[in-house]
Amino acid sequence: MSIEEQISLIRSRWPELLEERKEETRRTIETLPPLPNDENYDMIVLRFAPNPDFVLTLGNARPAILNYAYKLKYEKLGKKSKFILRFEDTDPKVKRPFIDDPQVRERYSTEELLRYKFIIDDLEWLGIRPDEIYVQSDRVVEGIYYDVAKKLIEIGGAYVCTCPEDVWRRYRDSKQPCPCRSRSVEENLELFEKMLNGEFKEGEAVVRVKTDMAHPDPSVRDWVALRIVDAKHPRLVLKYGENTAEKFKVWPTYNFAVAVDDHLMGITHVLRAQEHRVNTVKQSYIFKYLGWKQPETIHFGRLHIEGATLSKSKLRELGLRYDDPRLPTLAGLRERGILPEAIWEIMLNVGIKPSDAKISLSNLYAINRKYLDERANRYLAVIDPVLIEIEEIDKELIVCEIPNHPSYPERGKRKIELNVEDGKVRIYISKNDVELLRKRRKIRLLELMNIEYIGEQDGKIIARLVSYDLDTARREKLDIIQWVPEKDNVKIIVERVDKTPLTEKDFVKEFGLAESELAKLGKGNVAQLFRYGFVKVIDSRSGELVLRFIHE
RNA sequence: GCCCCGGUAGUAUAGCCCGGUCAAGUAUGCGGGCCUUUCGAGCCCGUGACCCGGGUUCAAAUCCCGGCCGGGGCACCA
Repeated sequence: MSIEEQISLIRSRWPELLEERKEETRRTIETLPPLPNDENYDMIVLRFAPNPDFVLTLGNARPAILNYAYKLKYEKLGKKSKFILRFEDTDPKVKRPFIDDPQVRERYSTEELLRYKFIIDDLEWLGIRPDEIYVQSDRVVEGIYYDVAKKLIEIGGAYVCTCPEDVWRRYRDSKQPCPCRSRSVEENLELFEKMLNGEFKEGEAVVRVKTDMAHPDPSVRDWVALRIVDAKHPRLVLKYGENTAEKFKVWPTYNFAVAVDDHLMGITHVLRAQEHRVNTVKQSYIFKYLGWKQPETIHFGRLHIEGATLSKSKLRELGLRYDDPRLPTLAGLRERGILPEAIWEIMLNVGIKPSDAKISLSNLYAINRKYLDERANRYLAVIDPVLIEIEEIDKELIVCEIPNHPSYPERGKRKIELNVEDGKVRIYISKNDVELLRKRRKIRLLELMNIEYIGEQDGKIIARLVSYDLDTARREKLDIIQWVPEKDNVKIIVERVDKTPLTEKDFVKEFGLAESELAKLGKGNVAQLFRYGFVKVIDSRSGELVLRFIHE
C-alpha cells in the first residue's frame, strides 16, 4: 500500500485518528525561543569562541550550532545578524595550541595552521561559516588588551600586584586588600610598563581588577586580568619567529580577553555552558568600569554522551588520531559515518535549557539512520561465508535483479548472473543463517529463489530448488536471507566500533564477502548491507574492501 | 567547606515566566501488529514521567518554603 492509500484507508475507517493527532513539536531553528531583549538590538551578534588546543568535540558542537542557529533564525526573521568565530589562545603553556602535533602538521600547511584550519574544517562540516574570524594571540601582538589594561589602571579599576601567590591568597581568604591595592595610578602604570618590558619573571607581577574583597565567591575577589607566562606562544613562533614570540609574555586571562573582545566585537548575546556562570560576574566589573554594555548571557547545561568523555585533555591522553572513529570528536564522528544533519538535530533538540543533557547512543544512531537511510543503497553481503550448493536447477543460467534501494525504485536495479553446472548453482550465505536454514528447512534467498535444506557434505550445505516465485515464500512465511555469488564477489573486512570511545584496544573485525557491485562504491561512500547494517567504505585498494560499521 | 544552577518516562525534550484547557505532548528506546523480497524504512497500537514533604489557592508540573539528589564553580586554565 502506498502512503496515500494507507491514509485514505485510515480516513475511511478511523477518521478521528487523523484529526485528533496533535502537531509534532519537533525543534527547528524557527522554534528556538527568542533571545532575551532581542528587540533592543538592530543587529544580533553571536560568537563561538573555542580554545584551539584540540579539534572540536561533540561538546563544542552545542555552543557552535546553537549560536549559529540563532544567527540563521534572526536572518530568517529579517533581522541583521552576525556570527563571529574567535580563537581564544591566550595560554601558550597549559593550553598550548594544537599546531605542533604531528597529526595536524602532516595534514595542514603552516599557513593553514596559523588560521587553526582544523577547527574551521570542523565547523565547515557542520555547515557553519563564520562572518568574521579573530585570533586572540594576534590581538595580543596588536596591543589591544594592553591598551585596555592601561586605561583600566588609569581610572583606578586595576592595579599591579607583586605579592607572591600564597601571600595574596591569605589576603583574599581573609577578605583583606593587599598592600599593592593602594598603589598610585602612576606607580601602577610604571610597574605595568615593566611587566611589558620583561622586567618581571612569571609569577612576580600580575594585573588585578579591583572588584570586591568581600565578595562571597573568593575567585571574584580582585581577579587577575593579565599575567606573565614564561613560554613562547607556538603560533607566534610560527608566524613571526622566535625573537618576536619572545617579546610577548604578558597574556590576558580568559575573563579579561573575553570582556574586552565581546565589547569590541559588539557581541549582543552570549550562549555558553553553565561552567562560565561565575565568569559573567567577574567580567561585569570590566564592563562597569569602562561604561560598556555587557552582552545578554544564556547559560546552558553541559553535554554528555553515553560511554564517552568529552574532555579534550582526556581525549588527547588516549593517544589516538584526532579523527579516530572511536573518538567523540567531530572529526571522529565524521569518520565514523555520523552525518552533520544528525548532530544538528540533536543540538536543536537539546536546546538551551540550563540542565545537563546525556545523549544516548541509540538516540544518536536512530537520528543518524533517518538521514542515512535515503542515501545508502542496498547491497548483498555475508559475514563468515558458508558455501551452499543448490541442486535441481532447471535453467542454464540464472539472472536476477537487485533493486538499488527498495524505497526508491527510480534508482534502478543491477543484474547478477549465476552459472549453472550439472543443474547445480553455488552461492554463499552467512554462517549465522545456516542455523536458520537447518531449523526452518525452507528459506528464501532474496530476489533469487526458494530453497530447501537437504544436508551437509564436505563442509558445504546441500539444498534443492523449490521455486523461484515470491508468492510461495509469502504463503509459507519463509525467512528471506541475503547471499553472495560464489564467483563474482569481493572480500570484505568490516571494522566495528560499538563503543565511543574505545574500550577495546583494537577494532572488532568481521570478515566476509559481498557482491562485486559494492566494490564500485568509492572511499567515503555509505551503503546498507541487507540485514546487517549501514557501513562506510574506508578502503578499496587492495582487492579487499575495508568497511566501517556505522550502526544497524 | 563556601558560592551558584538544575531535577518531567530508559534517554532527550514540550509545558513552568503569565496556576485551571495537562488524569501531561513529542522524539527515541522497549513490547506487539500491519506493510515491505532486509533484522532497514514506513504505518498502527501499547508501554512508561511531573524527586520528596509541607504551604498558598476553589485549583499546582507550574507560585513559596524545607529536604533529598545531580551538576558546575571556588586558578596567574579556558
